[in-house]
Amino acid sequence: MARKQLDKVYDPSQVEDRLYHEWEEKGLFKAEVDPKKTPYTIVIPPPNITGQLHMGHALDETLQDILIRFRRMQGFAALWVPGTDHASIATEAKIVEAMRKEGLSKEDLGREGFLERAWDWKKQYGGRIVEQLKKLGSSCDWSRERFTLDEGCSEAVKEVFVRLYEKGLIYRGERIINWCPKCQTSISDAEVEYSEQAGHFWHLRYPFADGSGYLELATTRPETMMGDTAVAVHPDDERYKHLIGKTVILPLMNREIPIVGDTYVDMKFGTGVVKITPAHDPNDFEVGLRHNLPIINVMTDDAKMNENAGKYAGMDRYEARKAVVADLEEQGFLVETEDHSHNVGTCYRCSTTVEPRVSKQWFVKMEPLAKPAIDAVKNGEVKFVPERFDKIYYNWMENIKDWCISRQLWWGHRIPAYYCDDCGEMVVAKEAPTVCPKCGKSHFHQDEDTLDTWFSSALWPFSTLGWPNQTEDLKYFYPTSTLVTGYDIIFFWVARMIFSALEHTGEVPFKTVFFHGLVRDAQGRKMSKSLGNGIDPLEVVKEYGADALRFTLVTGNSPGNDMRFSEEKVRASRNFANKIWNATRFVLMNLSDEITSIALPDTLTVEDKWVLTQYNSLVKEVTDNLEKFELGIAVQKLYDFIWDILCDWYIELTKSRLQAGGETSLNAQKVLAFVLAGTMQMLHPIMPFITEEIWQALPTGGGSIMVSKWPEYREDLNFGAESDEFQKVMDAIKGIRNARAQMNVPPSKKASLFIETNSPDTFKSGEAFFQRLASASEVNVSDHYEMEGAVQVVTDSARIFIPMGELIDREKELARLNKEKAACEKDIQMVQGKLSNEKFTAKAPANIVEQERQKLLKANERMAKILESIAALG
RNA sequence: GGAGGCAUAGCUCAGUUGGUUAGAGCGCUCGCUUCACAUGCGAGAGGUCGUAGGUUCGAGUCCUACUGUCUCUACCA
Repeated sequence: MARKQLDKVYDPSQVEDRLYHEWEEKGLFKAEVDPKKTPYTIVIPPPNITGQLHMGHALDETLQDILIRFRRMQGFAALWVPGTDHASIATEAKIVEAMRKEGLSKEDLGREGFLERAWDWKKQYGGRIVEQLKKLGSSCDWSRERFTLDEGCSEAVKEVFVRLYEKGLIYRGERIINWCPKCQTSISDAEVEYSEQAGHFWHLRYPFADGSGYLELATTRPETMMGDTAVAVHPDDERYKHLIGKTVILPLMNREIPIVGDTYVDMKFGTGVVKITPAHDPNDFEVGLRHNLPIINVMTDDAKMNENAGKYAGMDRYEARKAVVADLEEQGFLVETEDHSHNVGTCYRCSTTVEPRVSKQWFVKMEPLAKPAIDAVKNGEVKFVPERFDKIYYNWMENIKDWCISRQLWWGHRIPAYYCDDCGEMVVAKEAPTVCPKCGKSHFHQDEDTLDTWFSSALWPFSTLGWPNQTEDLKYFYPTSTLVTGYDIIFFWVARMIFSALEHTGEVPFKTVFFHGLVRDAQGRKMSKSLGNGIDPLEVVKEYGADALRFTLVTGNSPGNDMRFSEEKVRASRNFANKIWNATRFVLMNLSDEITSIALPDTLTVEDKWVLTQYNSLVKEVTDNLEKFELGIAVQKLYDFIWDILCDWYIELTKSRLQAGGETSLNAQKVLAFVLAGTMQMLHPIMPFITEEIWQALPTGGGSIMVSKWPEYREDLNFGAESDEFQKVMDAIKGIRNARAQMNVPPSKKASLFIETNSPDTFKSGEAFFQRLASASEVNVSDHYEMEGAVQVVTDSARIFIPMGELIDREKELARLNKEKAACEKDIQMVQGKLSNEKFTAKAPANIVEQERQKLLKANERMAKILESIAALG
């Protein structure tokens, strides 16, 4: 049979889509519940349906695919559950925006109409991101694809809500929450992003009601003063404590408000007096609760002043700020205006400044849930990689506040709470009740709010596997093995999955969380739409191939660290793919039809043993590294082995044997095929396409590399001593090349070699290598040569004479040898220094001391040869 | 205010439990169209591993302080 002819340059576009379809058709992504196997499960961090695949996804998916493919080849029942997130606030914002362009509002369509439109949107765009994932080579089990708003996930959400409510862990109440005036919904604390903004500090006078003077205080938000219901001072503050209980007149509003004493006030800051606006500041709200202060909301949903704001009603909050300041100044209440920069909370979706306000919302009581979730990480049931994220997690969980889960949105899981139209009684249940338990009537309306999108994401590891039903999948694949995600969503998502899983399934959701960093641009900036510095992974795939992109994303990457992405790096990866391709071409064009399977020959040459020893330790190390999530290190080792050891050395070494033909050639072919096939298997998780293409071109039996058996370390392939012996030949070749390069001798100019050595057999057997790799015309080996006027190359095990006649410049040669002598002297000094240190010989481990002794021995031998060579120069 | 990361070659970064003379890619210099590959081959230059101490026979690696830098987090009105 004729071997497949490969093109000179690897073209991923000819390969990738074809192979992906082939894998899909053969059902290779599909995981089966198999009691004979150990499950290995990853659930995808579901991308938003509105989303476009960006570099962050590409990194995330690549890492997951590497782990899944690796474990699949190791024989695990490897399941990667894919899916998407409905992303309530982000999606709704996009749809509303699209509608606005058509002159439509949500209210125009009504809830039903809006949802219809939203589902259309999902149909149109939800599939897009899935197609993009496929371009990367993601080996997800698409038959198990899920969506956070699908029937099963919705079932899980309702079940969880009702359970938590019945346990008293979900409650509804008037609390101060973060309100986004643009998205027109509450958002959780985690969804607020703080940014430093320049503002002002307005110093104001609030006069005492009895006319005996005034209190001076400062505020950054004068427009909220219409909602002031007190002024607070520290109860221990000598300046003010006698005033507690008196009242002041709220300027502009002419309302009498009390002076209260509260330890929240920092005596050292400002004047030590704080105006209290319980409806619009989280701290003031707390103070208000402690002192039973009235709560006066002065703003509307879209952050305009409301009727409680008197003459400012109808103004936008910033407009009102100006007007209030102007009035205060005019009426003499403004003492001074100071520049002040402060942290302003903004909405993580639309960056609008959020408005803290009091409103009736649903909350999850966090303390009882947080505790077991902290313990699970502390006792190692959930392991973070790298470990440092433990601290960040503890810090958040230990200071966690109740989670506001209701959103004033339509796109999402509607809260399963029903109110009796007649008596107002509330019933929380998975299905709408038919009869009111209080009044017996039967008309209900459901709560208008939906749930925070993260409420459903928190259930993702088990809701996707069928929970609350005890499905076969759930029993077999849960808890999942590894969660791969960016450290930026540790609070939003990772923490919430942990406490949700523990509460509802009694188990951790995953055993390990493998965190990666952000992908930044070449200058180290965050890739963002507004900067326009984002690189589209799909463009990269198109131009360089998915393998090159994947390789780029893992190479030199270490867990939890940000990385820079540049096209330059992709080009290097593409070159690597091409290198592999050409190594394969070389093997295939030399591979005889007689070889029909991958198997080592019965007799191995010394260079075979050398390469197999290297290969064998590569197997061990790469496996170890992958198991420890050291993907960057594993990739580096594969790269070095393939490029340096396999291509630059071993392939070159086989050339003379391949030309010799017969048994000699066949044996070399077998070793080449064996090493190449094994290396492709180990590289497959990282570069799935090219490795599959190569695998199928090799006599591997016709199956897919995806489901081939991962290489294992073999004691019988460890030829330590013989491998070391071959190293002597390599050292000599390098030394000769070095000397020739220094003299600018082109490879075309061949020269005789006279090798003086105590290992004559080793060097004699390397004759062909010296000819091919060190430009030797003939090779002579002996235990002694007397020769003048020759270039002399000294290695640990040999002294090589190269008679080059007129090319030799005695002075230069002398300088070169003296330089080597100096370097060798330095070595000897250093090693001797160590060995003469009694503390070292006494305390260092025996093998280290022995190592140093060997080093000294070699260096001394080497020195003797160098001295002889210098003497020979005359 | 609290916490954490990072600091290694001109640039971007690796460096696993402390153990040879600290590595790679890109860039640079010299030579090479050698029958897999110029997306290549051979050779080379380039580093007091941020600073100062400490632990250790031995520190890029562990500890302390400092400097620079980035990030997260927090209620300073």
